[in-house]
Amino acid sequence: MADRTTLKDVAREAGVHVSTASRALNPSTSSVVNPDTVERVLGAARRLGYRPHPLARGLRTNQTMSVGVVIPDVENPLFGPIIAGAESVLVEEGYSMLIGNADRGQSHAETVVADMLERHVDGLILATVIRKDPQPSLAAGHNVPVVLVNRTLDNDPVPAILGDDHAGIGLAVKHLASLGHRRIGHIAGPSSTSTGLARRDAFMSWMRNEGLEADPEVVEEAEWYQVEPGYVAADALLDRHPELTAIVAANDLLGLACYRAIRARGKDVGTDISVTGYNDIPLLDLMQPPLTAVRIPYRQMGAQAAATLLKLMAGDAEPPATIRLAPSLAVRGSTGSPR
Amino acid sequence: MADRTTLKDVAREAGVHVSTASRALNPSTSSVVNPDTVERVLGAARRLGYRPHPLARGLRTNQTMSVGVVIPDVENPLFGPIIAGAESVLVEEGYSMLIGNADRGQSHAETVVADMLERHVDGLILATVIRKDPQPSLAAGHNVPVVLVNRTLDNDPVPAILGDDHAGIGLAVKHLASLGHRRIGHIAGPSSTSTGLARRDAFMSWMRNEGLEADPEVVEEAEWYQVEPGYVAADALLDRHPELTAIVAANDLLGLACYRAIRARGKDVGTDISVTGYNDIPLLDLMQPPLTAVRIPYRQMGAQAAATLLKLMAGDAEPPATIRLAPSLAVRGSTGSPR
DNA sequence: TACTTGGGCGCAATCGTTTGTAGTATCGTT
DNA sequence: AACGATACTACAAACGATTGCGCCCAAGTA
Repeated sequence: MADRTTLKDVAREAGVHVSTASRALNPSTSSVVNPDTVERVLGAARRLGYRPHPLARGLRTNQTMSVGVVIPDVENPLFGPIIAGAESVLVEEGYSMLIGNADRGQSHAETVVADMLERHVDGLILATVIRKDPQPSLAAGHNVPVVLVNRTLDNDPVPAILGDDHAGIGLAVKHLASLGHRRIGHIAGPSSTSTGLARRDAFMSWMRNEGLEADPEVVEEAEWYQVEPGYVAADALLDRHPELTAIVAANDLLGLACYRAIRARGKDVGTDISVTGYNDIPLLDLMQPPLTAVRIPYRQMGAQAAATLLKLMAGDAEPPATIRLAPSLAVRGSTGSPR
Repeated sequence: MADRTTLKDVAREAGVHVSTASRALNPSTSSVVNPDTVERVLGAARRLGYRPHPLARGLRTNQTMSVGVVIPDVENPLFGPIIAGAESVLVEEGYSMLIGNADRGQSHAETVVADMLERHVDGLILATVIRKDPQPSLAAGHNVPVVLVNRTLDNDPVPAILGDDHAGIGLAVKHLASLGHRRIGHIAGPSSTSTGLARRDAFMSWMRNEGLEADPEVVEEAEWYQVEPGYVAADALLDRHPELTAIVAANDLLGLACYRAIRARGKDVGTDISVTGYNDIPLLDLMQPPLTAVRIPYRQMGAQAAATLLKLMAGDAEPPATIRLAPSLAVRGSTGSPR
């Protein structure tokens, strides 16, 4: 019921041809039609509550006014803010957001992207890429602009919005150093991810920068960004280096895993051994003790990605740049001066 | 580049008219065309990698093969699983998911819904309704089926997929009673939400059921489902009833808030006073002590909502039913026998 | 043989827009 | 008064599919 009012209705109401109505309604072509007529059409449109049919328009203009957002795992709290940030800017420009969940592995992610391309999304935001990934070129084949978020490719000229891992680790290391820590260890993320590598490198670099010993021995890699692998790594690290007074973890969960390893040795988190996390996921402030963590502006990251994508879709052929957003440090109870 | 192969191309390749090709490709009409021809067309389509243009199809059939999902706050970890669950079943049927974030208040939620209707979504999943809400009728005006999820209306015949609050609170109360607790309190959610009310009622009912005293005095309402209001409520409750040995909280954050109030009194969580949460959000197992919580199958909730919506969109005029999914209990360290 | 029946297919309209082109006033110019 | 230029506006063809209708031809019946 309540049959959609079409452009034809507006045209009839305004006493003009539908093509004239179309031009009058479109800001970029309304200059070619008589101002009085424009007024009349606009009035009619308003009176009838006219809304253009997105499908019809899309069919003609080859635009769907929608962008696809592909997420490796919707259930990861990290991606909520990214989605929210992107949505908030896309919605302003009249775009809708198709979200795809690629939680069934890498090949699944590719079919998700393929589906979206088939639906003629005008652009893509990918949070799923691994270091060598065919998806962006897949999209390029369809002339669909792509922006990467959170992770990036090894060396492809695809615009990406990332957290500044170097700066972030710097915040943690400098914070610990300023508290007086000199023996600091690192629980690294898996080296198959760009973040795992970058944070490890940053750690070494900042340690040297602070005049501290940067022995590769004080770094232990967790097999995955989860608590269990983190515990294994922390355990090994503390076995090898019982003299450590602080640990910089590449991820919040890895940081929390350190709690367990530290307590298993009868030591106290924050007083005997300080710990920092990375990402600042929710609820960290309710931990015992609350976990000091590097905070990434994920919401802003999503917004920035959307803004960049909008530019690309508008045809701005600016050189694809990688933007690194500045992190901050949420200081809490898990860090303190060494005994 | 790589110009999309259209139905016309397939028809030419197969040596038939485009209308015949269309019928051959469509399972529901392929019976009227010669099996040999169908085979030929299918072959041509496969060879050319034909994919129907969703916009063109939608324009003609008035279907977009997309459903809108409106969420009050994407950043709430609760909604990740709901989205994931819905997506997993929708994607099977070829539907895409448009997600809308209504984090700027109720009126914003309405414009989000309006936007989606304008885009001609084939159905809507709403997680945003308040007890009296105009959105469903708005959608009904456009003949768009709606399914509610997580929350429901006061008394409108709209299908809804909910957690079974009565059963959930029952799990918590029975668990505590079986541990030997007899003086149990309740931190209720705001009575402006359907869940706040339902859980409070369920608490009273189960207490009586267990033969325990169900004094309205042992219930304290938190102003909102957050830690701070929860702390205020827990504080008041423990002031009034220092004899309580257990607290059932209407929400995980309220449960965690109890930790603080309990410790502020020099007591110990899990031994002196047991606490249960509700929802089972991530990371609860890393708390000190880990929070025992009623677990809602949110992912299944999303999946169920999508399945119901699919039925409605298919025209199954089954009586709109409210489905309540059975919760379970994740028993952890925050509950134990009373001293 | 003529006539009906119906299976299989093509024709063309349609969905609601956008947009290239052609047409028609109106105006100023000579 | 006749002309071209200017400024609007209408016409119609797309976009890529679906679908009611009618045509054609082969098979079945009398």
